[in-house]
Amino acid sequence: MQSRTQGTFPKDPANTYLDETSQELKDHASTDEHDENVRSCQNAPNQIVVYDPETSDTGQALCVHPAEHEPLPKYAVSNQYTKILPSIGAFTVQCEECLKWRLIPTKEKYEEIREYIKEEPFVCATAREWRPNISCDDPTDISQDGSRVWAIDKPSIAQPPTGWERLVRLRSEGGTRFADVYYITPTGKTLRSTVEVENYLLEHPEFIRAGVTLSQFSFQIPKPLQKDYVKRRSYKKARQQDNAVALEMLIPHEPAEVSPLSWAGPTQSTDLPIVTRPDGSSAPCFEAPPVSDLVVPPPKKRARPSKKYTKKLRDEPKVKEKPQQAWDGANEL
DNA sequence: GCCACCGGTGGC
DNA sequence: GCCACCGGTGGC
Repeated sequence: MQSRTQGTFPKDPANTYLDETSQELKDHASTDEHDENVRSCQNAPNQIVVYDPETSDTGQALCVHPAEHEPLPKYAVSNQYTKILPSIGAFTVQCEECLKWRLIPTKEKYEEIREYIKEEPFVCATAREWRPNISCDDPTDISQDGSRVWAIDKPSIAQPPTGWERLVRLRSEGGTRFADVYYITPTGKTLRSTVEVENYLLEHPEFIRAGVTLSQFSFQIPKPLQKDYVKRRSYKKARQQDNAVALEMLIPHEPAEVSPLSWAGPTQSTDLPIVTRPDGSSAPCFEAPPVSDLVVPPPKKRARPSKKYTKKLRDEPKVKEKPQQAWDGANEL
């Protein structure tokens, strides 16, 4: 069983960003640095960034009291595997008004904000739910300083059904994919695709009766801002991708259209603590994301079933046009 | 034997 | 070209 690591802040004394009063940030960052931090965020409106606490074994507390905020995490170690993998370190959202980043205390709160961010844009005042005194006048909680991997998350992803958990697992750098999304059922089963969710629900109609629908599931993964995080498939494709990225960087989209979320994890495949002032010589250093990178297409309605599963489902009640029809409907996005 | 992680690719 | 999907497999 995988560890449930997301949702609370880990302990990491090396981090200097997460601090309710921001005093620590002030102590560690010069005015110039802070200004730079703010500037770097101003190119990335309305994002959510995530960090993953690997030390949390419960991680399910809903709102962490402000006083319980812990420093940002160091690199996480992947469960029982000896191989060290990146993992989400924290959750943060960008204020629509001041463009500063505000850390979100739990994954659950983050998922709630993410689901409705288009309808209810995040502002610093929103964070008063867990930080009563926060305002746009406070320094940013975190900045894109090159010490972490940043990735764009998708907006409007439904919160998982009650009792279910949505896991995002980062893959190691240089792989063919950036991350995987899994859903953990209330019974502990791991589902890794819409098809598997579909079949699980067919096999467990009690969830359907309880109102669980396919529209509550999304396997969309965030995109890393570090564009070479994922291995290219071929030289030709790599060139094509480079061109595409460059083009996007040169043609920003309208910020008004942007309501993306983003997510960050550490950059290095080590268990080194997060460096708040990287010299940039060894670790990849990231600039502020181009505005265009923050434009996230609306989530696809659903994945198409594979032929294999479609065939398998033929023995089930015929649902050719909309295989999920049995339980889909009211919650259709 | 289990399963987390990864690569490959069919299909859009 | 992208990505949803799933089979393979190495570490445990």
